Amino acid sequence: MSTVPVGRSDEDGASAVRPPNMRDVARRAGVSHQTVSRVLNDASAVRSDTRDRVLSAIEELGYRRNSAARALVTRRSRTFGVITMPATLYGPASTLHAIELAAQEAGYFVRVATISGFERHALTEALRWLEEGPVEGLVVLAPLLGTAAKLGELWEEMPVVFVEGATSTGLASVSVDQVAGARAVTEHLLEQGAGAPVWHVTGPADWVEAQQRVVGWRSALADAGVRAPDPLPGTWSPSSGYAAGLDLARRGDVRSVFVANDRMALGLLRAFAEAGVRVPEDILVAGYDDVPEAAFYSPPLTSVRQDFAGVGRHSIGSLVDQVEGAGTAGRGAAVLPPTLVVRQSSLAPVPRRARRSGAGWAPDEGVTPGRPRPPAGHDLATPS
Amino acid sequence: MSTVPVGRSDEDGASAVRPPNMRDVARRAGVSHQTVSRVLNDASAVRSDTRDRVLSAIEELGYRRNSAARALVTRRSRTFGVITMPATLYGPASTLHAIELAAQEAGYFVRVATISGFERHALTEALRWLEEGPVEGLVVLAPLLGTAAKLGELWEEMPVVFVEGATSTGLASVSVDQVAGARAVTEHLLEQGAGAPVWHVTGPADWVEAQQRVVGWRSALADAGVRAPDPLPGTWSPSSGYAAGLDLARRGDVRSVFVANDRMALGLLRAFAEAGVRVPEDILVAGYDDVPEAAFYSPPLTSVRQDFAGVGRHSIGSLVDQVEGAGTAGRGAAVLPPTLVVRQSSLAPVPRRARRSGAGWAPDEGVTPGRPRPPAGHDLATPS
DNA sequence: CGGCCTAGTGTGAGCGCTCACAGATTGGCT
DNA sequence: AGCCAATCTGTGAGCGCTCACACTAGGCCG
Repeated sequence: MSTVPVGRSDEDGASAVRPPNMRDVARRAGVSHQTVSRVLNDASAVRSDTRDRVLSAIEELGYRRNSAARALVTRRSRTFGVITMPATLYGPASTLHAIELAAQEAGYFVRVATISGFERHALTEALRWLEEGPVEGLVVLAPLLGTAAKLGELWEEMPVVFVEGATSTGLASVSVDQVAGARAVTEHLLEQGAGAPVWHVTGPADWVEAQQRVVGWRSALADAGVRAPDPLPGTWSPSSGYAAGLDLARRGDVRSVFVANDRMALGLLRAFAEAGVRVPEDILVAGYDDVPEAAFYSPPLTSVRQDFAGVGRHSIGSLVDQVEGAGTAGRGAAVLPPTLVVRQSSLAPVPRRARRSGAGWAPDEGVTPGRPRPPAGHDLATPS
Repeated sequence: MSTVPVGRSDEDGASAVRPPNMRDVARRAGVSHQTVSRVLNDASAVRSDTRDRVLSAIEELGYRRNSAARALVTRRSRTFGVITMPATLYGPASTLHAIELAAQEAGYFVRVATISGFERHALTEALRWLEEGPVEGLVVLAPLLGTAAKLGELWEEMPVVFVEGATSTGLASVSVDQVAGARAVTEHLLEQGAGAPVWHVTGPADWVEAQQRVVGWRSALADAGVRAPDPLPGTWSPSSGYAAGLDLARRGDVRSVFVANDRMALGLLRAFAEAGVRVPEDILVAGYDDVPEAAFYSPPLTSVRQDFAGVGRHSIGSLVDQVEGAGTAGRGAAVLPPTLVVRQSSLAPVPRRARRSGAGWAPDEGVTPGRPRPPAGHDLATPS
C-alpha cells in the first residue's frame, strides 16, 4: 500500500501538495502519459512488463485517477440520478437501497434528489439539480399516478427508467406485479374464508401501487363470482389502518380483510384486538409488503413479498443497457412476480388442511435469531 | 424556459450535438467567457445590464454549467461520501436519508458506498471507490466498535465526521445520547415497577449504541441501588427478541424489561402473548427507537425517540464547516438528546397516577389518519 | 492636465485526462 | 537484404471551466 505521501518531491522539486497525476506516473515508469492511460483503460496493447512498471509506479505514488478530468473529456459522469420522495416507508427505502447497491456493482455512482411532492415545479427543480451533475441516466421512483406524463417532455435523449409506477408510456419501467400479488392474496382469503367476501383497505388513491392492488382484488372477486364490498380508504399509515379496523369491527358480517400494506394491517390488528375481534378465528387478515416484522405481529401476518433487490438490479440494468447498448436496448417494461407468504392471520383454524406449501405459523424459526423470513410461499407467474 | 434545443446551429454552423458551453453563451451575449463565469459565480463586479444580457443568453440557450470542468479546475467536487452498512434497519436508513436531505440543502451531492462489513479490507475498498469521485469529506456511519480506530490512519487531511459510534478520537462526531436515553427509560420502568429490577435485552455486543444503552441501563439501576440482572443478548432482530421473551416468560420473577430496540421488543411482545404473559399487567416493557409502528404494537410500546434529521443536519454541518471554515471548525462532538415516549406497555395499571406529562395510551390520536406520533415525551438534557 | 484609483471587462494559460493519429519497433515473409 | 503488417508507444490537441493578470474607461485629486 502507499507509503509515499501524495505529491512529488523528486525530480523537479515542485513543492506543490497536489496529488500525483498521470504525467507523474508516466515519468516514474519511464513511459508516456498515454501508456499510463492505456494501462488504466484498455489493458490491451501494452506489453506486460511495461504494464507492470506502470502499475508499480501507480502503487508507489498512490496515484488515483482524477474522475473530473476524465468526465470532462469523455462527457461521461458514470453517475445515475434518482428522483425520489422523502419516504421512510419500507418499500421505497428498500428499493432505493437496492438501486444504490446495484449501481455500485455496475460501477456507477448514484445521486439522489429528494423532492417533497410530484408537482411539476418540484420535478423541474430536481432535474436541474441532477443535471448539474451531470447524470447519464435517471431512475424515477414515481409511485404516484401521472408522474410519467408530467415528466414526459422534460428530458430529451436522457435515458430514464420508471420504477413502481409507470405504465403505458413507451419508456422503460420496472415494477412488481401488484395486480398478481393482490389477486393471489385475495384468492387465498376467498379459499380460507369459504367464499365469503374479502374486504379491502386501500392505499392512497393517487398511488399506482394502491390502485393496482385494488384492481387485482376486484378481479379475483369477480372471477369467483363474489360481489366486492366498498373498499375502505387508507393512507399507508398504521393509524389509517386502525381507523379502518374500527369500522370493520363494528360491522358483524366481515369474514376477511386484505389490507394494502403491512403497516396499515398492524393498525387494523390493533383495532381488532381492542374491539375483541379475534384473528383469524373471527376475521382473516392479510397485508402486503412482507416487512421483516410481519412474522411477529399478533398474530403473524400473511403478506406478499416483493423482490426489491430485483427491482434495483433491473432498474440499473436497464439504464446501463440504454447508456452503453445501442438502440432500443433496455427499453422494455420489466414486471417482477411477487410471492405470497402465508402466516397465521389468514388461516382458518377449523379445517386444518390449511397448512399448505410450506407456510407456517410464524415465528416459524422458533427461537433462532436472524431474519424471520421463511422460504415459504408460492411464486406467482407473471401474467402479462 | 428553454425552447431552443441543445447545441448550437446558428453562427458558425457547427453541427455538433454537444450542449452549449460558456463560450456559446458569451458569444450570444456579446461578452467574454470570463464575464459569463463572473455572472455565474461572483455576481459582483458585473454591470447589471451586462448581467441581464448574460442571464437571458443562458436562458435562451438552455445552458447548464459543466460541473466536471468546474471540478477539474477548482479541485472541488461539492460531493461528500457516506460509508454505510447494507442496513435496512430503521435507524441507519433514517439517518442516511436525513444526511442526503441535509446535504442537498447545503448544496452538496452525496455519494454512498455500502460495505458489507467493517473489516479493514472492505473499508479500504469503499474509500477507494469514494476517492475516485473524488469526495471532499466523509460521513462514516460507523455503528460498530472500533471502526474509527481502524480507519484512523487511512485518510490524511480528509474532513470526516463519525455518526453514531465514534468516541474518544479527536475527530468530529455526531450522535444521540444513548446513555441518557437508556437511563431515562430505565428510571421510568423502575418507577412504574415500584423499584423492581429492570431486565435488559441488548443489541449486538459490537455495536456502540448497544453498548451505551447497556451502560445507561446499568447506571440507572446502580443509582437506584438495584442489582442489575444478567442482560439477555439480542441481535436487533425480532426473532432474537422473541427468544429473549420466551426466556423471560419462563422465569416468574420478572416485573419489567427494557429492550434495546423496538423490533426486538415486538418479538418479545409476541413471545409474551403466546406464553400468556400480560403487558403491562404482568410485565412492563419498553423499547428504543420509536419506530412509527410502535404506537400500534400490542400493547402500544413505550420507546425512546431519536432525532435522526438532527443527526443528518449536524453531520453535514460539521463537514461544511471543516471544508469551508478555517482551522478547527466543526471538529467537536455533537451529542443530541433523545426523547422518552411513554405508552401503554410500560404503565403500571393499578396506581392510575401513571398518566403523566402528556403520555397517553396510544393510539392516542384515535382514528385520525396521519403520523401516529404524539408530541408527548420529556426532553432529556444532555449530561455530557 | 497628467497621474492614480476603481469598476468593469477581456486574454491566455492550464487543470488532468482521452482521443486521433503519428512514429517506432518487431517479426515473418519474399 | 528488403518490405509489409502487426504490435507497441509517443505526440499534440482540446474537453469547459477558473484563475491570474492585463487592459480600458471614467472620476477624482494634486
